[in-house]
Amino acid sequence: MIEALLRRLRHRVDLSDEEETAIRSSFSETRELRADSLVVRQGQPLDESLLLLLGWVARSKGMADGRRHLSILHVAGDFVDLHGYTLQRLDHDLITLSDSKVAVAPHKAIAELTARFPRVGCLYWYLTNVDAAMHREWSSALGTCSAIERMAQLFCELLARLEAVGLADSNCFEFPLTQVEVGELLGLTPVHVNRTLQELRRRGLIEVEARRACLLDVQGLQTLARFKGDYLYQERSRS
Amino acid sequence: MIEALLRRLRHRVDLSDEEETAIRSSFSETRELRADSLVVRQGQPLDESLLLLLGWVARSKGMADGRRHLSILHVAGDFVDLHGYTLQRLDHDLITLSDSKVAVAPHKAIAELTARFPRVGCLYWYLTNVDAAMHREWSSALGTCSAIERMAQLFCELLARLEAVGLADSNCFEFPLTQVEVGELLGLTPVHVNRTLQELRRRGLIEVEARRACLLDVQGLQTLARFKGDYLYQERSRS
DNA sequence: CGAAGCATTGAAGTGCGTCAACAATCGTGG
DNA sequence: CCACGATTGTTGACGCACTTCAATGCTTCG
Repeated sequence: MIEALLRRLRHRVDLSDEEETAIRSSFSETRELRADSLVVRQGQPLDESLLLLLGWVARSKGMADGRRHLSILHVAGDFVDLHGYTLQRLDHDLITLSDSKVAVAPHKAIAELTARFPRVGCLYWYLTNVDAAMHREWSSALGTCSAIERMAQLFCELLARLEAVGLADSNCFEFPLTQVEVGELLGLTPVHVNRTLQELRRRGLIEVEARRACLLDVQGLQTLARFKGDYLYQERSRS
Repeated sequence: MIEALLRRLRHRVDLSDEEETAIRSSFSETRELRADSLVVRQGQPLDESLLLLLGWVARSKGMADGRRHLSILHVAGDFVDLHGYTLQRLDHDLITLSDSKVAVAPHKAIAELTARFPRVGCLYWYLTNVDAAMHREWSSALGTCSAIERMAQLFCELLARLEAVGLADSNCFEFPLTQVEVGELLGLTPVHVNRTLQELRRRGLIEVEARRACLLDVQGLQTLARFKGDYLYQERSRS
């Protein structure tokens, strides 16, 4: 299931067969991970990066007073710590939110891959810059938007990203997060997450049951969140 | 004054004379900019990136309801839109907060530079990943910290970054932002910025006058902000 | 000297947090 | 298959950090 990544890359540019083969063979192995496990610890020296094949992973910043913040959610097709290739360590933990599967790309292999195929290097660089854009977007959202707007934006973003890798089906997708975890993402208490979800439900915008979310009124959610997916950079590259 | 950038890069790795020369000659010209001018507009197609030589620039996201959020501050030595090299447009505006001067690097020149010197490519990639880390840090801060903690963190971060490029002098530095702008950074109203600044002053932690800030008790500020500069990745690269 | 921008202060409102229960669901072992 | 504890979700009452509105003083500069 490296397909999800390749699908995203091919959507951005055309990949030659050689490039695609080289990308595939830059991964050395795959690993299965249990839900709620620590994948990479903050500060740990890194010599490999992980591509998420299945499941949900988050970047988690421990806030010293015990609280924590989830700065981004990752789904299949996302490199969860490609930035570790240049940074050599992370300023956050990586944790699984569900049972997951990752493919391992040794940094040595990434170095060879990007040296041999500069265009792939540029694509990988692009991927980390899209992560940066998501962080930027969420810092603005946390700085300026109300709870209900942020929550609407969360679901709008997830729908757009999951559609891009074929994991959404008629505006519905698997959603394994607890309300506590949603709170850690949006900077809200679990109590307020609960009330805000109820308000979205009451307005007929969304349905979140067991481990599944359905966006009943995508248009309405996007209006509420003032969502335009421009920060996801899903369009094709020019040139 | 490309020196500020070179100083940062050399602090991270050793640069060969060839690499340094190539970096220097990748800039085609310099431009002077007035305070409060729009440098790059959101969505505009890009074919060059700008290195800030002098002054203050911010990335600004317009929030559609008229409000805006400044997602990051840039000082001399920062590439303000290097991410535009791979993204080809920006999801935010770039605006000057003071009279400024930038050096222009055409994307074509960056492509040649990084193709010829992959290590420089990796360094430039690293620079954008540090920007991403700052966005990540601030999204966590905005999601979890109180007004006074965020403001303390702002000044701790600026001191660390300005020291790295020689623009701080015994815990003091030029600080041209208005309280409105600080509010747009920290997600606060100008009124509350004012009161929070007063509280920091009252506690003897900081002095912010006309266009200058002095951190009177760096230790105290860092404790208050729980600041550890790890997300700035200012340490030397291993290998 | 007047206007415009910026800083400061007070009073009142509110979105979200905190605290404290209780209900529902789930996984596990007997 | 049921019993059990643990996790997750739900609800209510109350408090506070920050906002909002509104006014006033202080700079700065043409």
